[in-house]
Amino acid sequence: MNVLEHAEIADRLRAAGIPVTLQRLAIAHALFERPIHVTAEQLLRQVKASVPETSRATVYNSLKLFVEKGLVKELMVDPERVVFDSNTEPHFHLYDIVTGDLTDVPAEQMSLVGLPALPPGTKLEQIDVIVRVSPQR
Amino acid sequence: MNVLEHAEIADRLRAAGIPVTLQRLAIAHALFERPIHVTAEQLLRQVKASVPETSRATVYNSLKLFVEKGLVKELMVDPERVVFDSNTEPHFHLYDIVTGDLTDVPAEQMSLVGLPALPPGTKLEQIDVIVRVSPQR
DNA sequence: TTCCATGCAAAGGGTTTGCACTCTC
DNA sequence: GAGAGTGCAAACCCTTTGCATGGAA
Repeated sequence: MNVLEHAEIADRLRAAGIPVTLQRLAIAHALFERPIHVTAEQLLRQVKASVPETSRATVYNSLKLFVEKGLVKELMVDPERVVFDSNTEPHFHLYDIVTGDLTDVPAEQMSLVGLPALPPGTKLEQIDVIVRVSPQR
Repeated sequence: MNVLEHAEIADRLRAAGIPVTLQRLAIAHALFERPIHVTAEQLLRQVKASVPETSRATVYNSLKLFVEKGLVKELMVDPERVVFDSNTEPHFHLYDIVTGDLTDVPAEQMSLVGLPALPPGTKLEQIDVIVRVSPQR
């Protein structure tokens, strides 16, 4: 990763009100270089490759922080583990329940019409749409 | 629960190809008396009240079996635990991420338009739509 | 110096597994 | 008697927590 990207990503963290540290920068870089779907464990491995002084706890702490600040979204597609999505634009997902493949659904292929009456005193946080498929036979 | 209900529920299990046992009957009764959203732990407590000789393992085994046979659906609304839905008709959910309240969205309030191109060699299993809300402030 | 971030290892909690026992056919 | 279903407790795995260390303001 080059200096320019570092600066952009650092700014993105600061803009979200997140103090920049070496580990957060490495985690953010892995997440934001391009839109990805990753588990915490995958991210830990990936980040450790460039910044070995990164612990599991820090990855979880940072992810939690990023989610709170709206930089990434949690996807609950698999009961075994949470997947983090670095694309925070509204979009739908296609998930293969056997292979674990997770991809985005092109916006023009599916849309949601209407919004349910929200319970009094609540506000909308997010709408998840997951199309689950499995290999045929 | 009365004899008639027992018979109906037993038939429902047999129709799904599930050999009937005392525990499965009690679990099925708790699930199918009316449409509900429950966790495995809640179900265990509930079933034990009527059939104390029921173990956690049996509840999990039975739920897994029921899911395979299409009698209940797994909902991944919360990373902490899986919620089982005894209403297998297609419908959407409204989930309060703070209180944990989980309700159905009336069909007339929201609908999904279009279906994405499925990856070659895969078949549609299920489409989950979860509207997440939180208490205001 | 004060506070926050981090590393490490242990704890936590939902779910699964191993194994012996029971029941059914 | 063979196979399936069950109970019990331990094992598992992802995630969180406690605590001491280190770094920044």
